[in-house]
Amino acid sequence: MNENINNKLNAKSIKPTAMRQLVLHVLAEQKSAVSMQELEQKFEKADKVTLYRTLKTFEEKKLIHSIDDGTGSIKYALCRESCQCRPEELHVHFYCTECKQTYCLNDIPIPSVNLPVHFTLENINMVVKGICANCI
Amino acid sequence: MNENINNKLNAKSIKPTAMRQLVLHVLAEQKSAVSMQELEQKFEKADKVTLYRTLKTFEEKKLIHSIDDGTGSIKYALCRESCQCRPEELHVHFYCTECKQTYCLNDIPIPSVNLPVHFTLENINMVVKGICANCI
DNA sequence: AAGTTGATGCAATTGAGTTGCAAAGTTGTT
DNA sequence: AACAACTTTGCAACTCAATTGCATCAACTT
Ligand SMILES: [Mn+2]
Ligand SMILES: [Mn+2]
Ligand SMILES: [Zn+2]
Ligand SMILES: [Zn+2]
Repeated sequence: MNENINNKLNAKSIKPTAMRQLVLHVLAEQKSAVSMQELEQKFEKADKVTLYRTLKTFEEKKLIHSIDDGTGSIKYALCRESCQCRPEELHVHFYCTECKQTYCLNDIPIPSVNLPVHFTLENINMVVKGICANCI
Repeated sequence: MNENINNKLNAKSIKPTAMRQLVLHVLAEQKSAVSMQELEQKFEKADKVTLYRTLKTFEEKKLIHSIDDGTGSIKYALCRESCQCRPEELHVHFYCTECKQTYCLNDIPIPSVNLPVHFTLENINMVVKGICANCI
C-alpha cells in the first residue's frame, strides 16, 4: 500500500499490518461515513471480527471516530490530521434520509451549550437529519 | 388510575386501556428517561412486546419522545404538555456516565446550526455526555 | 530455537428491537 | 343477545448489529 498510509498508522502508533493498511486505504477514499457492514462488502474476503477489532483499534488511537447516527449501525470516518477528539474540536454530523448517507460536516463545530450548574461535559454527539445537497 | 392520566391519553387521542394507563402512570413519575427494559422491570407481569407497542403508540401520538443516547438502548420520556416534537422545540439530552441516567434538559433548546447550502433540516439529536449534578 | 506478545479467523453468544399470529377484548349493528 | 369488525394483548420466534471465546498464526525477544 501507499507510503502515506503507513505514515498515518505510524503517526498514531498503530502497527501497520496488511489488514490495517487495507482498511485505512478504503476508509480514506470514502466521501461519507461507513458502517462495518458496508466496509466488509468492500473487501473480497474479510472477517467481520477482524474488521471490528481493527476499527476499535483505529478509534482508540484516534485515527477514526465513530458516529451513532440513530440508524442502528455505527458509522466510521477518518479523523482530521491532528484531531484529538476533544469536545471542542467535534463537528456536526448529517444523516440524509434520502440517500441514507452520513456525512461529517467537518467545518461545522458543535455549538457550545450552557449546561445546568454542576453538570460537567465530557463529550457531545450532534446529528442533524434531513436532505443533503445531492438529493435536493 | 388517576383522572389526570386519562385526560392526557384523551388529549392525544390514545384509547385509555389498562396497560396504557399503567405505563403512562409509571412514565410520569420518572425523573430521568427510561429504557424499555427498565420499564419492564417496574411492573409485576409485563409483556415486552405490549410495552414496545405501547411506547410506539405513545411516541407516534407525541405523548412521549425517544432518546438515542448512544448507550445501545433507546430511552423514553414524557413530552411537555403542548409539544409537537418539531425541530425548533427540541431540547438537549444529557447522559451521566456516572449514574448512567439520561436526563431531558427541557430548558436547554438545541442551538441552531448553519448547514451547508442546500442541506435541509428535518430533525436534530443532541446528546451531551458527562457528570450530572447529583454525581459531582 | 524457544518464549512472549499481538493479530487474525471462525464459531458462538448477546441483547435490543421487531414481526407473525392467534386469543382476548372492545365497539357498533342487527 | 348475537353477530361482525376492529383493536389490543401475549407468546414464540426471528432479525441484526455488536461482542466474546478460543485456537491459530505472525512478529518480535531472549
Ligand atoms: Mn465526523
Ligand atoms: Mn427529552
Ligand atoms: Zn442525500
Ligand atoms: Zn449522574
